[in-house]
Amino acid sequence: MNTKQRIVEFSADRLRDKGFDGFSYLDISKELGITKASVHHHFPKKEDLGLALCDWTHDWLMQGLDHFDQRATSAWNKLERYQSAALKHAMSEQRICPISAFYNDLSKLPDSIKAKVKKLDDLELAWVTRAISEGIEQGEFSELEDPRAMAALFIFSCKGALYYARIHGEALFHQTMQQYENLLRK
Amino acid sequence: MNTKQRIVEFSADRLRDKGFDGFSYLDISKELGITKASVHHHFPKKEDLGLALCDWTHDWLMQGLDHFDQRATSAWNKLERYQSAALKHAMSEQRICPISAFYNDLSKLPDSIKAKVKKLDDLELAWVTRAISEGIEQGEFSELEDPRAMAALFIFSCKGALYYARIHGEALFHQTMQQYENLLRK
DNA sequence: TTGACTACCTACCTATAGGTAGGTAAGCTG
DNA sequence: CAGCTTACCTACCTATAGGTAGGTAGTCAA
Repeated sequence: MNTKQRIVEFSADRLRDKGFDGFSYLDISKELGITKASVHHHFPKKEDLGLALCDWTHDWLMQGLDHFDQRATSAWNKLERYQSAALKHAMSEQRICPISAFYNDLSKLPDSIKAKVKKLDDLELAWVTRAISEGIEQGEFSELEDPRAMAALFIFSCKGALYYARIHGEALFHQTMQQYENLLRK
Repeated sequence: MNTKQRIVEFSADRLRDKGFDGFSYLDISKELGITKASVHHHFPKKEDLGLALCDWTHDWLMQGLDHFDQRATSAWNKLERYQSAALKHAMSEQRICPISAFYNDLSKLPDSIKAKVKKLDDLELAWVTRAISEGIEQGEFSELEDPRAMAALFIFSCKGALYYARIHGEALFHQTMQQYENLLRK
């Protein structure tokens, strides 16, 4: 792995731990054993690094979602896999989802990054919407007027519950997602 | 209003705009026309200010929820008022909820503040749970095994949808909350 | 073999963060 | 009127942020 890739990998890690403003070029340089100026060589402005992190997140997300698609045994099982990956990510690895990480510093981010974050959201929402529509078609879930709104409800609940889990513990996460499943299946 | 109160009011404003790490003692001093050292006189450490902001949030929250309780015409109307207050807060005033604001910097916060944030969450969740239980008792909502999980679903969806609204616009917020209402009433 | 390119370096910049030491001027209290 | 408290001040500290200028050593292609 070359230096540029290592910078992105380490930054992606910090991003999911402390947000985009929560790590610095100095942190990166210390970790990689190079100087701050060298990090600037690869990513002149932090905005450049931010954009690279959006691309990293895009790949990370697509890889995860493809994986769920390939292995899932049912529509609900897709969402279940998404959930438990998120939970593992949050609880064992103490990370938040990289998209949410960008939201933490939203008001300080340049528009170029906001635009990419928006696309990531759209990608994720489209995937969940597809999984839900599939489940409805196959009679696994109850009929719904607005599968996209139901998908948004899923994403918000899942991410919100993970935020809470960091302070309140896992129990509420499981209860909330169980409640969601009941509603989806009716 | 004395200086100490003005510091808290201004900080509460900034907190909801840029998060706890998103404003500095210098910002406060400029706004109030005093020196940074004077701000330190009232709140020696930023942690002290953070704790004061938790108390401010507690009052702000209680006042809002009491208001909804007093004026609401039904259980759903309570949640509806909560929602539209949140939406107005986010869209016209460009603010996020102060509790969520603390979550943005969670990993950098001292434990004393985390503990207070937890209590604020509990307060909010208890209020929504009460509103939902009431609605069930009165036959306004469908029967549910776990009103608390349903309340968590409400809060997460509402806050998540507001986060998204800052980038994606209001439409998804309304669709999501409409979907939630349908599920709650069944 | 020369010149461009890449990947690093040292050394520096300005701005800002949170925080502290010590002084002053006003007001309240015994 | 002495002494304490309150509310401010100037002046300073260390650490860190993002960023830049300019140099060097190696690779690679014409």
